[in-house]
Amino acid sequence: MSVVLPSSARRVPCEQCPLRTMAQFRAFEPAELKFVSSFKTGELQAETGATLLSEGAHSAHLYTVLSGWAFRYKLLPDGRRQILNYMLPGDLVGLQGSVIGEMQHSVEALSPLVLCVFQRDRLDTLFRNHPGLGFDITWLAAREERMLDDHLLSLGRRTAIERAAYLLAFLHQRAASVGLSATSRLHIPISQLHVADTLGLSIVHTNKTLRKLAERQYIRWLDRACEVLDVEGLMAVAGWEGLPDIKRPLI
Amino acid sequence: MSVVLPSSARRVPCEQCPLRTMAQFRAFEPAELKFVSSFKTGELQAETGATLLSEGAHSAHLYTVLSGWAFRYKLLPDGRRQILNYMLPGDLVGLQGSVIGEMQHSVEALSPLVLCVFQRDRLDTLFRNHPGLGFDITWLAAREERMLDDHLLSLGRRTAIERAAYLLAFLHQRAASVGLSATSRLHIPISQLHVADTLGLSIVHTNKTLRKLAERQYIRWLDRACEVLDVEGLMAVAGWEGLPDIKRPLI
DNA sequence: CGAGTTTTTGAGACCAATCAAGTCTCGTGG
DNA sequence: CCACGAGACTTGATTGGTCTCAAAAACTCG
Repeated sequence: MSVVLPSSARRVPCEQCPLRTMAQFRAFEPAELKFVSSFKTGELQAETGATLLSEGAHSAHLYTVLSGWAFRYKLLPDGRRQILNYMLPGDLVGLQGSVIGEMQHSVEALSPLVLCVFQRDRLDTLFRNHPGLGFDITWLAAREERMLDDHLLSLGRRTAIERAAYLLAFLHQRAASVGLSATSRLHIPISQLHVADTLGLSIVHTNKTLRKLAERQYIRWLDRACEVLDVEGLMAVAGWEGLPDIKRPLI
Repeated sequence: MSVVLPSSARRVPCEQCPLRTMAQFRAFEPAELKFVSSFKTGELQAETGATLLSEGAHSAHLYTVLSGWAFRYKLLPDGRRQILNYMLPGDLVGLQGSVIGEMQHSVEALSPLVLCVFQRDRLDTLFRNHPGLGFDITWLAAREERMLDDHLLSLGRRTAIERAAYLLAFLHQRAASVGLSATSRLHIPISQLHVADTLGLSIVHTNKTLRKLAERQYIRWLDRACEVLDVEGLMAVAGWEGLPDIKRPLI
């Protein structure tokens, strides 16, 4: 298993953050931006497959994804794995650990990853001096809760093909919302094993299910990646409305 | 479908809140307590089966459960229902709606319910003037996220009997932690249909699964209620460690 | 008492898991 | 340059867990 690289020198100043200019994100007060800039202590790079945070660890850090994909998961004692959600640029990583204490899930990089590193012990200063940012963190926690609600609905009440369609439409939409489709054709960097462990299905059945979606021309499966050809089609199969298009905060 | 009763006169002053004396909850600064007291505008009583909040509604309120049980759920377009989580005394209700805007799930009372009603539009004042309380709300959101993570693991990777054992152990522990077992024998006020819609199983298979747990003397099923006889046994079946025993905030 | 839930049980169908190979690609080392 | 092993994806056969259909029994409430 590959390891996280040591924290490298700071590269991107918050004032010139490439994410902050995107329409998707809420504008900041100058004072807030200045604080966030001081809140950030550096950047961390991780390669594909690196474990960023481990279940049970206490020394959790707080990060925001600057670029790349990651996912978080839990294991059962006998090794069965459940992927809980995915992280894309602009998403907070490690909030549960920072707020409550112990991490109860692990986080792994799905692609080369760059993270902004924050000083967890200054979180109280953030809440004290910048209530707007405190509210933003709550907002992001509520957003995560919503995504989990959707996943729960999917695992509990959707059939295999509906679940698969939902997941791929969901990931496609999230990626598109942070501009990942603008540059080139959007490829979701997951293997079928990731899909299986997200949907609660076996790898074999996942393969047969994805195959059906591919036959209908909704997706195309590449090696360790998925290309969505018809989001509308996927959403129709899943009976999913899509994510609400709301401006969101970026810490 | 029964309806929520009109907001009644205030009964319990926050300074004499029966929950606040429990060891489970974190102590408050006097100033915080005073603010919360002014933040609370009254109480709301709901009868069993009443819908407190509806998916899609914008005029969501913010509540804390004072006594009783509730649950939140989502529906698929064709009516399939997934129960997402349960609410017990001390739990916030309607945070997603208050923070983000639109509710994307509904909330229904499982038993006669008393709620503290808060002024949603003073939430920003709370964050501005009482950063500790702002942090507490984030803490509670992170806690909910954790519970959802556990449920997701359950739906995705546990077998039917493991899921059932996990759910009942989980609910038993939560109820015990807010003192519901102290008075009398603890009865979880849910029907097998609720269990089915929580576990993502059919009602028929749920019945057969619960029957197995009852045969092993882990639970006893009463009419529309479950009595847990052996939590340890349930936890062993589920391979579940139990909830961490941490002091938590009470808004 | 009668109507409507809730719980129970059985039978058959179907969806998804497991078992078992087999192909491809890629990277490594002889 | 080729042999080899590890991952990732495919495919078919078989098994088994869960669903649906159907109906009845138990219980609640008005």
